Amino acid sequence: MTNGNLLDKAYNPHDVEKRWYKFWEDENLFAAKEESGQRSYSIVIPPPNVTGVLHMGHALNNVLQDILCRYRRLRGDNVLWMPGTDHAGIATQNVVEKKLSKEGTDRHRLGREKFIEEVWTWREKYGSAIIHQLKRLGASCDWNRERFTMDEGLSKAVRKVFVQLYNEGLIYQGSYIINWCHRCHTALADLEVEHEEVEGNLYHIRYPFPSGEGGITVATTRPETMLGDTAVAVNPEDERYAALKEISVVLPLMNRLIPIIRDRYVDLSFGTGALKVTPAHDPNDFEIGKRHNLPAVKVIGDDGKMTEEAGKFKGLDRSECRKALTEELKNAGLLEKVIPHRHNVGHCYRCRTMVEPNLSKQWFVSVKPLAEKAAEAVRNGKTRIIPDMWNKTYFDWIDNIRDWCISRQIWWGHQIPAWTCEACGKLIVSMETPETCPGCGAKQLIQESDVLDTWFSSALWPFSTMGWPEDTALLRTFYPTSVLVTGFDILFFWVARMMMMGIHFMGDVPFEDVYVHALVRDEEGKKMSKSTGNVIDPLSVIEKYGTDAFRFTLAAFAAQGRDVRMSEKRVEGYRHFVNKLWNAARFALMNLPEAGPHPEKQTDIISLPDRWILSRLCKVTDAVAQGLDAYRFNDAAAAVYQFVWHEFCDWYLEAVKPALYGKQGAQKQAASVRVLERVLRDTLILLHPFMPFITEEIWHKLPGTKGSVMKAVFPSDAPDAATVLSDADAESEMGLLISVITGIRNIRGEMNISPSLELDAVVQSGDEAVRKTLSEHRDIVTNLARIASLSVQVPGEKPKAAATAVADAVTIFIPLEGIIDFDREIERLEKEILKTANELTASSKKLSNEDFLSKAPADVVAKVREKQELFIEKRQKLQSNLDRIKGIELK
RNA sequence: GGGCGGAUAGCUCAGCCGGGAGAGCAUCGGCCUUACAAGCCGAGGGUCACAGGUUCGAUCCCUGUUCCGCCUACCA
Repeated sequence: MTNGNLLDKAYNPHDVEKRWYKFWEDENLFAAKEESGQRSYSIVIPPPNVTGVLHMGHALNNVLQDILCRYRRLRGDNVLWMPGTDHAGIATQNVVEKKLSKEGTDRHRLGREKFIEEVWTWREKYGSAIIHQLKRLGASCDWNRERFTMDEGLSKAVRKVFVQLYNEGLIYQGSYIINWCHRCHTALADLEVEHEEVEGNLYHIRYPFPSGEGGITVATTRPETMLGDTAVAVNPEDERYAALKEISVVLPLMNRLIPIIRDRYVDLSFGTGALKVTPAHDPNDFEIGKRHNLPAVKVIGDDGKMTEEAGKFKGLDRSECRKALTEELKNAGLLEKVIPHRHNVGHCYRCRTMVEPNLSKQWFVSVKPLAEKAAEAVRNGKTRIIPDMWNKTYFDWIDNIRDWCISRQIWWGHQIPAWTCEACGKLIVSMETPETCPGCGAKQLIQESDVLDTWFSSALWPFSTMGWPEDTALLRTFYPTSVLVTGFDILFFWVARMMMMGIHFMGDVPFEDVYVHALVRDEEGKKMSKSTGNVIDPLSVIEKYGTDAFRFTLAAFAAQGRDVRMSEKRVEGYRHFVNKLWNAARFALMNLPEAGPHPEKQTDIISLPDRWILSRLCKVTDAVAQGLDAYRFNDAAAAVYQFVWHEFCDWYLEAVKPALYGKQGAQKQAASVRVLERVLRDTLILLHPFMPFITEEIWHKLPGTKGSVMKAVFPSDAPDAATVLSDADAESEMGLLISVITGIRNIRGEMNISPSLELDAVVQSGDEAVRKTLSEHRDIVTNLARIASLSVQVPGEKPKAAATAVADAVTIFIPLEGIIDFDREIERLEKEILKTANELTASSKKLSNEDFLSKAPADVVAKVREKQELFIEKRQKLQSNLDRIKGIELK
């Protein structure tokens, strides 16, 4: 009769996870259809670095995407989740260079071509590590479509975009101040510089007048740059310098005459009001220099050492130079003072080295025209950013955007498709490698050695991965993508740039929604970092607690706009939930016929708990759908958690046991078997997006199911969904039983009565419907409250020496002749009365307030009135019970 | 400098359109009730950061303050 498919006593995730992941891949269940009659749903993965190993941020990011993808599949969508990695130019080059250095060589000795080969070899070996790790999370990406930003197709897209933007005048080359990292030996975009406050000094240096008498004192945090000064600037409104007759000063140590200029940029209130101008080493000075036609003298070289122009300081490292130079100034009596000064200094986001603003010839994208459209698309709702507080951040940045430096002086990346003719100097930008110079026909063409910023190729990700620039079926089916799921840390780096490129090249936004999730922090709210030593490795968590528990934890804590604080303890809690589900299934399987439930029969009598749980299932299904549709993962997770544990397990399974055991006849048993199976089956579907492994495992054990749970239909869309109906009567009747049972349990608990002691209970109610419900479901109450008998009465004579409780319109009596502890019962009732009285004062206060009565909406007033009456009645009953107990005790 | 977010039970956090303060964990008491001790039953615990304001009514809306966290910025 019962099912032979019994489960182990505890859930063991390890082999289950491996088995089902392989099954899904073998069955091709993650595959998107290029064309289908279904609704399309697509997500492109934020490509992790090839050098990356999975951290908590990836885990959260990908689990949320997987939840969405699995959910949409259950809703019947044709889902594409496009996976891949990016080539992480600087980071990868650094890693491989480190490896070479260990081997006693370096990239220059290898040469460019050999070095690139080395990187590819490295990638073959280690580059897929993170992909395997994503699989451990259960990620249901369409792996057959995995992409890499350096793939041929994607590289072609990069070249096409570069050439087109160049031809449109949106890419230009020029000498500007850029951020230079001496360690990575490359230019960086403004975004790639991280500002950090450091303790520095403000050096006050006097620049004498040519006459030798007097001078102007300037203040600087980087004294070594003075060697490249080409002017001193003061504000034209500055009265201190208004009467100044001198037109130049002598640059100390260099003995060069430099002009005194007047520029509104200079801040009157800072330092001495005089600014040294170094156009080659400061972005503002560069601008001032342009305005005043000043020469730019580069004194710090790309290698971090002082150049020829630095005179006798040539060849010194910049920090050595600072030391030597300030020493000399001091000796010359020109260093007036040095005061400590906190200020922000830029650091390379890849290697933390201090970056140097440096004049350099680079390639730039003129982003303003692109950015305007990207801003507009969010303003007019074409793309929604969720939660919307990020809109402001997005606009702040994109509305104030500056040109994007896209060239990098490294080798690993997309080499810029530009060539210079050695003969005539002509610049050729072209998709294909040119054979001859179109200008002079010469064959000596030299390709630009710089490569493009990695983000330049990532910006094309939503369409380059789908085959662009070809017109592919994939693009037609899945572009624009449905949602981008990402952390806010790359909102500018990546999201904004994808918006710009998508709109420009596809004529449409790259995604309808952008869901910005939080950062994962440690349990104290600190950012996880290797140096702090507070990182939790997601894989070790999975190893210890199972993927499903881990995933559910992430979902449950992924509230919008809030960081996720991760600790193993929390995962442990949700492992208990996984196990709870497991055991509920185990129980079900013990009670379901092997062949599955019989089909519905007219003669089946569906019981109150059956109707109730179906109604609850209906509600929780809605809640999960609403939660996921609105990216409220925590709401969805909480709803299903509450349902499974506290409704299905705590109440339904307990209430339905007698029927399942056949104690109420074959008809009720058949109905309950059917409902039990149905509810468990739907629950598995609801939980599947969160906990794919255990749900698949149970699904396969459950009689009556076939194939993968991934092919199931989300309950509310299922063809037989009509049988799961919201049922207000069932909910209120069951609610009554629950409060009566809880009342009895409360008495037992508070009175410290052993559960083994068989009690009788009497309930009295003036409401006939209430009495009817209680009588009809007497067995449920006796079972769940563990009492021997339940007598349902109209209010009348009250049992003597009884403990009492009031539940809704019911007074509960537990006769405790001989064992009642009067003091304890009096204390209990007084506590209850106090609670009720407190509620009562709150509502009385409102009802005695004229303003409330006249101004509050009628339904609110009615509600308070109703509540008031209920509390009055409850208090009366409690009070009379208390009086009786006191009377009995006195005797 | 500009901006954003947070402050709710011992801890971590929910709380949507203003109308009875919730969950999980932890704590305390009682249970080996044959799906689950990774469990079951029950209980205690909060001036919703502070000060004003709007409102009949504020955890929620407005203003200010304090304390955290983050983002951004070309004051040398």
